[in-house]
Amino acid sequence: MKVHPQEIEARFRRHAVRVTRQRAAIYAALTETTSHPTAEDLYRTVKRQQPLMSRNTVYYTLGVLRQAGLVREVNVGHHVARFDGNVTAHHHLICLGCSRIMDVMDDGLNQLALSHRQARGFQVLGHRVEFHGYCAECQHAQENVMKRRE
Amino acid sequence: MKVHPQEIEARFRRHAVRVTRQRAAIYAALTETTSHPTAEDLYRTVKRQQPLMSRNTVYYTLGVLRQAGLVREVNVGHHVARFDGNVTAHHHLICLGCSRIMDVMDDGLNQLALSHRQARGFQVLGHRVEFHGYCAECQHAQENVMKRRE
DNA sequence: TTTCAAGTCAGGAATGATTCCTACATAGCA
DNA sequence: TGCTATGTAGGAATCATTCCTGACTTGAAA
Ligand SMILES: [Mn+2]
Ligand SMILES: [Mn+2]
Ligand SMILES: [Zn+2]
Ligand SMILES: [Zn+2]
Repeated sequence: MKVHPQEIEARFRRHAVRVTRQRAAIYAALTETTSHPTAEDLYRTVKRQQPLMSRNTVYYTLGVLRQAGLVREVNVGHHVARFDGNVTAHHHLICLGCSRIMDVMDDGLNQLALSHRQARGFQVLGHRVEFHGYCAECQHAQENVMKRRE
Repeated sequence: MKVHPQEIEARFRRHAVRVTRQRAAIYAALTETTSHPTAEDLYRTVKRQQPLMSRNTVYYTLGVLRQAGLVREVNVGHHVARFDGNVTAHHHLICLGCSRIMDVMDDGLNQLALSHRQARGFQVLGHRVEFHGYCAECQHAQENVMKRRE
């Protein structure tokens, strides 16, 4: 969802994040998409407007924004990190075919909790639910493969 | 949980996995522990008995066993992959302090499902729940840090 | 408005988990 | 027992991420 420049600046100041052109661009790019991009994706996107942008700045900024609670990191497997500008409570559907990540908003999932016994002294601060499977497009692709084999 | 050599061999054959000394050792090490070790952990453990063991074999074998459904991969963050020899339905508590991974057995969690509407054409094959927080030991460590600061 | 220190940036080198490559060895089958 | 697909060892390569360093900004104070 598109966030206005002055709103970006306001959020940064509210979270004690210094305002710079680079950070605003990275955060804007991340909040404008629902695709949960990688650092590299963001680097390429932002580099169009700011050709001097370095990968380092993208990684560093994502780290700063994550610590400030303005950005979340979503992990698919152990490989490339994916980022999410939506920090409201939600979970994800992850496609095993194309690695697409889709949002799931569900209060029931947000409220999952463990019994005291199950937690065994563990102090639970949050949780994450991932559903794995195949998105509509990957299912169709799969069907086509099947048909070709017949 | 300790699995006998002939049982390991039986499982491998049942899953059409070729039986080799290396694979048996890797699988034995993984099923004997509840610590969700990394590939490197397993490499070091197994290398004691089989000094020629290579990292490549560990990674390759874990891949084979994973595809066969004998081993699961658990991800903490996007960094090092952790492995689990317990392939029955269960979920995890993950310590943000020491990266310890503890099992959570809970039928309720195993049966989570999405409504048709929420799934939006996505074919869900499975899901994973992670609880994040601090284990008992890391909580104590934290308290000690606090006390030292007083 | 000027000044300054803390914080940030760019670019490149370093790191480290994982994957790739290749020649040799072995499991499983006839 | 011999054949062949597959697995193994060891080392090189890859690639996302982190580290390093010196130059540049930002934000706040004088
Ligand atoms: Mn999301
Ligand atoms: Mn487990
Ligand atoms: Zn897909
Ligand atoms: Zn801990």
